[in-house]
Amino acid sequence: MPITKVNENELLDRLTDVFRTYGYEGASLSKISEVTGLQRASLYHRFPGGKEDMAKAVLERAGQWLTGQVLAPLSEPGKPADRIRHMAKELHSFYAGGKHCCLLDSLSFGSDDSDIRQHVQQGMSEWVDKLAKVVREAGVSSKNARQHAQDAISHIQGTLVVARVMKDYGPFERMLSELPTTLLRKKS
Amino acid sequence: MPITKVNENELLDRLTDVFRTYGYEGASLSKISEVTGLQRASLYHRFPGGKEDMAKAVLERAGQWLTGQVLAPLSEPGKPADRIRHMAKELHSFYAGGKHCCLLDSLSFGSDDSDIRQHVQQGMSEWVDKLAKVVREAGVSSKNARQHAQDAISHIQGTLVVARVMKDYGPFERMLSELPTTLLRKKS
DNA sequence: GTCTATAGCTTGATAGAC
DNA sequence: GTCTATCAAGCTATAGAC
Repeated sequence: MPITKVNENELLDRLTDVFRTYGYEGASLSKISEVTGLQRASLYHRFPGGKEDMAKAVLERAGQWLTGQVLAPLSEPGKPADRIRHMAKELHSFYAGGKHCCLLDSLSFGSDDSDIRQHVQQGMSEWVDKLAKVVREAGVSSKNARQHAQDAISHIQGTLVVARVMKDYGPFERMLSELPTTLLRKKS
Repeated sequence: MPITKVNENELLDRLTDVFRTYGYEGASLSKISEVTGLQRASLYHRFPGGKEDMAKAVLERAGQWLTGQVLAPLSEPGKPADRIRHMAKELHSFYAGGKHCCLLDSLSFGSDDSDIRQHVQQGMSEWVDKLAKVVREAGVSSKNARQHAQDAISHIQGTLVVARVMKDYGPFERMLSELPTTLLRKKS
């Protein structure tokens, strides 16, 4: 008999799935309970702050994943273009080829000053900063680097929206393959 | 004393606002009632199908707006680049400079086979088709035209996500100003 | 750590007066 | 066409046994 019915990682996997599919309001405790196989009270034992705690934990782990898996290749040795291609490959698996949508999108609706919204904003902000840093190191001017990073993240988000709505994963794939070019372009 | 407390247009304006801000699940009847100034029962008098009817009406009108105001300039006489610039101007006002997010995003969460989701998909599908048609007429190959249309709509959606999350409207503005170039590029 | 049971509120929707 | 009043079902959250 295991100490826990579902281990931490698997639990967070399933929570992530519910939140990104249904959004914060749409992710009811009934759905969460069903998907995780844990009863309401068990969920509250693990996340005393309730649904909000769950969403924050999910965001937290996604951020760590992004930093550790997706952005890590950007800091390794090698030609900038190669490193970005490596990142594109990691992004492809992170978003399951476009079939998984982004938590930064699904959790960014609702009241403007909610706690979750602030976490989402911080997450995207870090993403932009880290990406811009690498682009700058590849020789792009500071202002252009930040814009390229913003544009790349915009395009990632947009192709994921199109993928979700149209079930067409072409734009996402195309965007990834063009990332090295668009990110490292010298002139805007 | 007016026959109706709120006229059709204004009512749909406010409904649009609630749905795009909070998403479908987040747009509770309490919020809707508060924002529109109508009680639940009055809303059900106007929309017998309830919340789903409201969302469909909102989507319907947004689609008409897109066709009539945003895409119309694409069919007028003039150089293709000029027509696209005109469209960009209309898009700018349609999305309030990036401050309004897109219903196709906010209403595309939740169960995969919901009625609303199908309406959303149809809306985006029409948008892609109409945009691709004009790009094709401007001399871009059929396959490239469709890809450019998809990419443009992806980038619109993405910059709107970034705008919502970061409250940074730069990427949206930049994307609009680059639309003529990106849409009419001959090679992908 | 997980469960059953339940409190208390909010939800979407309806009935019927004016 | 709008309202007040109400319903059953859903929601988040908690208490307490094992």
